[in-house]
Amino acid sequence: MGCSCDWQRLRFTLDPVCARAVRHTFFMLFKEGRIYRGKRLVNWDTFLQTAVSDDEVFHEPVKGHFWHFRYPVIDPKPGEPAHVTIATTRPETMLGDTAVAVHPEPAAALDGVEADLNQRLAAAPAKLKGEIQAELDALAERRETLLAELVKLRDMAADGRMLLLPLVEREIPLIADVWAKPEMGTGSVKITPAHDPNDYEVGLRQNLPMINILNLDGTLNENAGTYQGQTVLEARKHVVADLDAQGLLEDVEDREIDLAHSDRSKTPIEPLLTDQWFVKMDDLAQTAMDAVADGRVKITPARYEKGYHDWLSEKRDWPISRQLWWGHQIPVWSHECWTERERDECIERLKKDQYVIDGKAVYRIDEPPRIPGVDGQFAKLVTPIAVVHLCVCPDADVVESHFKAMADLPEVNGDGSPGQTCAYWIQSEDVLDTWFSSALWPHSTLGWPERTKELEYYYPTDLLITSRDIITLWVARMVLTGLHNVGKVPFHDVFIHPKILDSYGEGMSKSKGNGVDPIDVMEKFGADSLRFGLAYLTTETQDIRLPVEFECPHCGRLIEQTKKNRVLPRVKCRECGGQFSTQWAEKPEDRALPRGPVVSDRFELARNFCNKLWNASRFALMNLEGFEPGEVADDELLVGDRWILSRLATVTQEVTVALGEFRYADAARTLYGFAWDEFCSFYVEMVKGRLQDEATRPLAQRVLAHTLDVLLRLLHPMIPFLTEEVWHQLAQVAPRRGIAAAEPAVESIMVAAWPEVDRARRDERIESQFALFQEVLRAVREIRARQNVPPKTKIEFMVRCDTETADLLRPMERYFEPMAAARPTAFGPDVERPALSANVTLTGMEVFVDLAGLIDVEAEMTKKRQELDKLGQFIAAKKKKLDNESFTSRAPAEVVQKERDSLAELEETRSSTEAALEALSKLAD
RNA sequence: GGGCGAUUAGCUCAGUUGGCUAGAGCGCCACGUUUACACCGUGGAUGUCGGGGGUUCGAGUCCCUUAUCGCCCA
Repeated sequence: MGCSCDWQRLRFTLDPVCARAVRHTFFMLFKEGRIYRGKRLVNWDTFLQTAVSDDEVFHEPVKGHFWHFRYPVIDPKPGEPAHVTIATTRPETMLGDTAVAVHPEPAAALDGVEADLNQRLAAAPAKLKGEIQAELDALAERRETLLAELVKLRDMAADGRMLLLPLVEREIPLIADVWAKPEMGTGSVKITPAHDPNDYEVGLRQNLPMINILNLDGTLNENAGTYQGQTVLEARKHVVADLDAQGLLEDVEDREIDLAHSDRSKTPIEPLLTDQWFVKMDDLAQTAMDAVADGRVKITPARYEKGYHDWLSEKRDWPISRQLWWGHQIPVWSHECWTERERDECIERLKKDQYVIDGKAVYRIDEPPRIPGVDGQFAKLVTPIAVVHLCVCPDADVVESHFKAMADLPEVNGDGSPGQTCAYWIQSEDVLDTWFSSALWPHSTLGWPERTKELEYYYPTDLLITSRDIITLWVARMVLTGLHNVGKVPFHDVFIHPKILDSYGEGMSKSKGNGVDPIDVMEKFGADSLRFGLAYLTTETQDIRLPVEFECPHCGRLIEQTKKNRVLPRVKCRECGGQFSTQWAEKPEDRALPRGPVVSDRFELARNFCNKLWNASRFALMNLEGFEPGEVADDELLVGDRWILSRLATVTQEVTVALGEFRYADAARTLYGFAWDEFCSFYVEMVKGRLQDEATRPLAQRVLAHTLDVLLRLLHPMIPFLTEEVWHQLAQVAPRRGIAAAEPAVESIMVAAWPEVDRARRDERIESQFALFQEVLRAVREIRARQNVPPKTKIEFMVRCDTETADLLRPMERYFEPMAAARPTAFGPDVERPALSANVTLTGMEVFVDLAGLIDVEAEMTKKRQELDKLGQFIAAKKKKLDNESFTSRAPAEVVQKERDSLAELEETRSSTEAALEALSKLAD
C-alpha cells in the first residue's frame, strides 16, 4: 500500500529485544508488588484442554432439562421445612456446591419485578401485551404460593441453618444473597462457586469455599468422591439416578438451554476455576487517565475519550495469564509448601540468598485461605499451605540458573537425616497475555530498558492510528506501561479510524467470510486506488459500509455478494455459467480457476481519479518539451494563471489543516475536486492554446510545471506510487522548476518538502472574476445542450451586464472558443437581445446565444416557464420571510440585508425571464 | 441493562460555529470519440434530511422522545 515503513528496524514481540523488555517489566512490577496470583473462572475447552477467550465462544440453544432436587435441612426447628428445593440444568455440579442462597428481601424483589413488568405492559404494543400479562399473572400466583416459604428460608439463613448436601454428605450453609431470584425457578439457588461465573461472585461476596470437581480433561476429580473419573455426562446421569433413589428428585422439566460452545472444538465449554496472574491496576490506571485528562495524550475523535476513562476508572485488575502453547512464558518459579516447616525453611533460605539481598530476585508468599467448615469432610481439598513465588532479574542469566540449580539440592531434615528434594522451583506453564508485550511496543521496539539512541530520538512518538475496539486493550496499556517504564507517554495523539462494514452493515470477520482481501483490491484497482479510496472513506463517523460484488472473470458481469456465496471457495456466474475462485480457495482444483475479484464503487472512484491524474500529468509532460526554468514576474501572469495559483494556495492551506486534524476524507475530497474540476477541467484546457504559441509557451510551461509539482506533493501521502513516477518523469523535463525562483527538485517525492502555503498568491478578486467566467461558460454550454446545437457548430453569444462585470469578463474572451466552441460578440449594459436567441439569466448578467435558424422556440419557452415557476416559489418564500416582523427585527442586520439583496436579484431575474418569454411568444406567433 | 455511533437522492457518503434555493461519486437519461483521459467530456432528472414533539425570527444542523440497524461493555 505504499506505507513508508522503517524496514531497517524490524521487530517482533517475541524476539530477544522485546522479550527482554517483557521480562524486565514483569520483574519490576513483581518487585513493586503489582503482580499477584488469584483465582478466576475461565472458559475451559475439555477437548483441546485449553482455556478459550470469550470471543472464541459461541452460544447455541440445546435441548436439556431443569431438574428440581431437595436438599435436607439439618435440625429444622418446628414449623420449618425439612427440605429446600433447588433447580439446576447441570446436576453434576451439585458435587461442588458450597451453599444454597435465597433472596434477602423476597417480597421487595417481587415488587420490583412487578413494577418493571407493569411499566413494560403500559408501553408494549398490543400484540405483546398478552405475553406480559401472563408473566404478571404467574408472578401473582408465585406471590401466593411461594413468598411465605421464601421469607421463612430467609429467616432460617439469618439464623445460620445448615443443609446436608446429598451424596457428598457435606454440610453447607443456607445463605441470603441477591443473586437468588424469587421470580425464577424455586426461588432458591444452589451455589457452585468453582463452576459458574455468577456463583463465583456469590462465593467471593459470602466468603464461600470454592471446590473444583473437574479434571482438565473433563472428567471428575477426587473432590467428586465416588463419581471420580466419570465424564460430566456420565456423572450427570448417575447423580440424577442416585438422588432419585433417595427420593430427593422432585421434578424434571424439559427446557432449552443456551449452552456455550468452543468455537474451535465445537464442544461444550466448562467454566473452570484456575489460578491466574494479575496486574494491580489502581495507580497504574490512574496515570493513564491523567495523561488523557491533562492533554498529554489527545484522542481523536474526542468522543472516544469517554470509553477510555470509563474503562480505566473501573481499575479492574488485568489478568495476564493465558493457557496457550506460544507466547512469553510467565517468568515466575513457584514452590509449593505442604508443611509449615517446609515453608519456613524455604523462606529462610531465600532470605539469606545473596541475589535476594541484592534485589536481583524477589519472592512472594501466597497463603491460600483455609476453607472453613469443610476440612476433614468428604471433599479433601488439595491445597498446599503456602506457595512461594520467585521472580528473578532478567539481566543476569546466572540468577536464573542459580535458582534452577536449587531444584536439585537435597533437603535436610531437622534431625540431620536426608529428606526429600524440596526447593523445587517450577515455572508457570502459562504464558503472558499478548497485550502484555504489545503494551510495551512503543518503547520495547526502541531497545528499552537500554537507553538507546533510538529511544532518545523517537520516544515519545507522535501519532498512533488504530481501531476503536482496541482503545482499552492496547492504547490504554501502552500509555500506562510507557509512563511506568520510561516516565513519558508513548505518543501525543491517538487517531481512531472508522471501521468498514459489509453491505448488511455487519463488521467483517473471518467466520462470516465477508472480508475484503486488500490484495484483491490492489490487483484489480492498484495499490494507489486502495490507499486513496481508504483515505476518501476515512471520515469522522465510526462505521462505513462497503458493499462489494464479485466480478466474473469470464464475462465481466457483476455478481452480488450474498451471505451464502461469500464463504465459498468457488462461485458460478449466473450469466455465463463460468466458475471462478475466491479468496477462500484452498484446494488445487479451486485455485486453478480464474480468480473472481471483489469490486466496489468506492475503489472505482479512486481508480478513475488516479487515471485522470495520470493522463493530466502525461499531457503536462508532453507539453513541457523545451522547458526552461525561469522566474515568473507577477505582471506576466494571465487571469487563468493567477486563478490556479490562488486556488493552489487555498487548497494547500485546506489540505494541510485537514491532515493536521486527521480529517483524511476532507483532504482527499478537497484534492479530488481541485485536481479534477479545476486543474484538469479548467487550467489544462485553458493552457492548451498558449502552449502552441512560441511566445506564450515558456510562461505557461513554468506555471504548469509548478502547479503539477505542488499538486503531486499534496497527493503523495494518498497516492504514493503514481506521484513518485510522475515526479521522476517531471525531473527529466524540468529538473529545476518553481515560479518564485527555479530550484532543483529533490530526487524522490518521498523526501520532498511539504508545500508551503503561498499566501501572497491568494486573490479573492481573481477567484470571483474566474467564477463569473465559469458561470457564463456554463450558461453557453447549457443553451447549446438545451437547443441541441451540435458540439462542432460554432455559436456566438453576448452578455448583458454592468461595465464592471464586462471588464472582468473581457480578458477571458479567448477561452470561450476552445472550451465551448463559442465566440462572445459583446459584453456590457448596451447589449440588445438578438431577435432569434436563447438566453440564460444569471445574477446581474444575461447571456444571449444568437441562434438564427437554429432555435427551437417551443423548447425554449418550456424552459422559461419552468424557470419562472421555480423563481415564483423562491420569491414567495423570501417575501414571506421578509414580511415576518420578528425576522426583520430579530435576525442580525446582515442576514436580513442578505435576504433583501437576494430577493431583489430573484425579482430582477424573474423580470428578465418574463421578458425573454414574451419575446419568444411573439416569435411563436 | 449501560455507553457510542448511524438513519440525507436508487446505492455509498459529505454537509464546520443554526442563515440551505441541501451537495459529491456511482447509477440513470440525452448528446458527443475535438490530437492527456470513454477509467472521458457536455448537459439533464432525482430528496417531507427515519417518525413525533420542543427551542428559535429561522433547524439537515441544538434539545427531548421514539423506531430501526451496528459496535463496545456488563
